[in-house]
Amino acid sequence: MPILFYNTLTRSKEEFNAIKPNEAGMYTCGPTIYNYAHIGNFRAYMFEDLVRRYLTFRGYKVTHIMNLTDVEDKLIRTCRETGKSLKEITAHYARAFFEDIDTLGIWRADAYPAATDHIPEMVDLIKALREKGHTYEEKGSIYFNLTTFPKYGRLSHMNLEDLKTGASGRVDADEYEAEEARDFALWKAWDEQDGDVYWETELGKGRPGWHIECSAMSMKYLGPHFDIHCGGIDNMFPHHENEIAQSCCATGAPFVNYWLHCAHLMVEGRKMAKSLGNFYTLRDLLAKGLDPLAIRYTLIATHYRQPSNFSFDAVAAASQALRRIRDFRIRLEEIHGEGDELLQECRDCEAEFIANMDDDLNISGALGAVFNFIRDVNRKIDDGGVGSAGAIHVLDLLDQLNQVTGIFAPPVEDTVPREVLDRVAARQQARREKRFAEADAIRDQLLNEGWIIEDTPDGQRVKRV
RNA sequence: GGCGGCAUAGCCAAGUGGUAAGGCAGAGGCCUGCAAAGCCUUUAUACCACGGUUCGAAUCCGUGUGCCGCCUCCA
Repeated sequence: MPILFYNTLTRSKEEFNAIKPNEAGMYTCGPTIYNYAHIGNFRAYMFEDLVRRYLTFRGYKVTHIMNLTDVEDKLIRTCRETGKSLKEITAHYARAFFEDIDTLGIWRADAYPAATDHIPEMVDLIKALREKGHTYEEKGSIYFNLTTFPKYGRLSHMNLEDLKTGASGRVDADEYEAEEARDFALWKAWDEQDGDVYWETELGKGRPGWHIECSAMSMKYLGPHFDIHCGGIDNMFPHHENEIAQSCCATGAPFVNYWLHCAHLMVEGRKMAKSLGNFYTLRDLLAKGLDPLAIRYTLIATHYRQPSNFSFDAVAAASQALRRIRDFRIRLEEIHGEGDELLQECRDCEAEFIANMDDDLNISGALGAVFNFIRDVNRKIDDGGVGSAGAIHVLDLLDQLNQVTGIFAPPVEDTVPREVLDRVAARQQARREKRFAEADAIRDQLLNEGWIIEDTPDGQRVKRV
C-alpha cells in the first residue's frame, strides 16, 4: 500500500515515491529565534514531526533538516531595542526552542542549520543567480527579478498581475527599492538601522534576505532536488514560492517533489492574537498547570490540513483519554498465565492504523482504530480470556504506535512510597475485618494526597490521580 | 479587490455519493461492602442555510451566511 500525501503543488493526494528508494529527504521551515515560539508554531512542528516519524515507521530512512532563522528584521529591531547582540538573543531563544520541543516530545531534526552560519553558501547562490541574469541591483541591494521565472506562482496559484496591482493598495511600490513591488530581496545592503549586524562579502556590506537561507541550506544538506518540504500554510506565499524561484533558477534542477502545508491553529474558536488574550506560548500553558503530553495529544489529534481548535476543554479531554490509555497499559501489565494471544486483533489494529495514516496522515481515523481496539481488548480481559502472551503483544503494538504518535505510552508512576503502601495495607486489613468506614477514610485521605486505590480480584492497585 | 481554506452532537473530531468512526462530558445498567477501573445500553430522523444534480448527498454543483488564512520576512 502506498503512502498518499496531499501535495500543495498539484492540490491533490499523490502517491509518495521517494527519489532514492526507502530514503526521504525532508526540509521544514523552523523558527525565527527572536522570541518564545507559540502553540501555533508547535502545531506545525508537531505535524512535521509526525510526517518524519510516520515515514520512519514505514521503513524510510529520513533525513530531516530544520533551519533556524537567526538574522532578520524583527531580530535586528530587538537588538536595537534591547541593546543586546544578535548572538545573545538568538542563543537564548534557540535554547528555549529546544527545551520546548523536548517537552512536547518532538524528535530532534538531524540538523538545525542557522542562517548566520551559512553566509558563504548564500553568497554563492546569489552569485549564481546573478550570473544567470535573474537579479538586479538597486542601492547596493540585490533583488530577484520575477519576470525571469515564468513558473512563479505555481505553488500558491497567485498570478503576477494580481500581485502587481495590489487592489487594496496595501502593496505600495514606493516603499520598495525594487523595480517591481513583488520582487524580493536576496541581499540587503547595510543601513544604519542594522547597527553591527552585517557581513562584508563579495556582494558588499549587508545581510541576506530571508528566503535565500532556505534555498542555500536545503541544497547544502539535502542536495538540489529532494523529497519533501513542509511548513505552515502561511509560508506558502511568498516564502516557499520564492524558494522555488531561487532554487530552480540557480541549479536548473527540479527542487522539491512534495510540498506539505499545515493549517492554522485557533484558540477557543478564535484566531490566536495577543489582543484577544488567547495567545499562548508553551511556557504559558505549562504555567497554567497543563500536562505537556495532553497538549501534545491535542495538537496532534486533528488532521494537519484542518484548522484545529485548541481549547482548554480539549486539553482536559485529552488528559482523560491519556488516562484511559495509561490504565489500559497498567491492566495489561498485571496479566499472568495462559490465554488468548490476541494476534489477530493486534494485526487488525495495526493494519487499520496504517491504512488511515497512509491516507495523507489521517491521524483521527488512526486513533479511532486504536481506541476501538482498546475497548475490544478490555472486553476480552473482563471475560478473563487474555493470557500474558496476549498482553505482551498488545503492549508491543502500543509501543510501536507510540513511535509514531508519542501518546500511547503515558508515564506510569511506578514508585509508590513505602508509607503509602503501608496505609493501603492497613486499609485492606480494615476491609477484611469489615471496618468499612475506617477503610474508606484511609482511601479518601490517600485520594486527597493524589493516590487512587482500586480493588481488583488480585489485590490493590495504587495509581497517581 | 485577487487567491485559498473551513462550517458534523454539550466540547474535540473522522467520514468526500449508499444511509453518521473515535475521544471527552452526560444518563441508565452490570461488577463492587461502597468506590475506582472496565464492560453494556443510551446521547446528531441527521451533518450552517436555501436551491439544484442523482434511484440515493454530510459527501457533487450553485447561491447565501459565518469564521479563518495569504496577497508587507506571522506556523
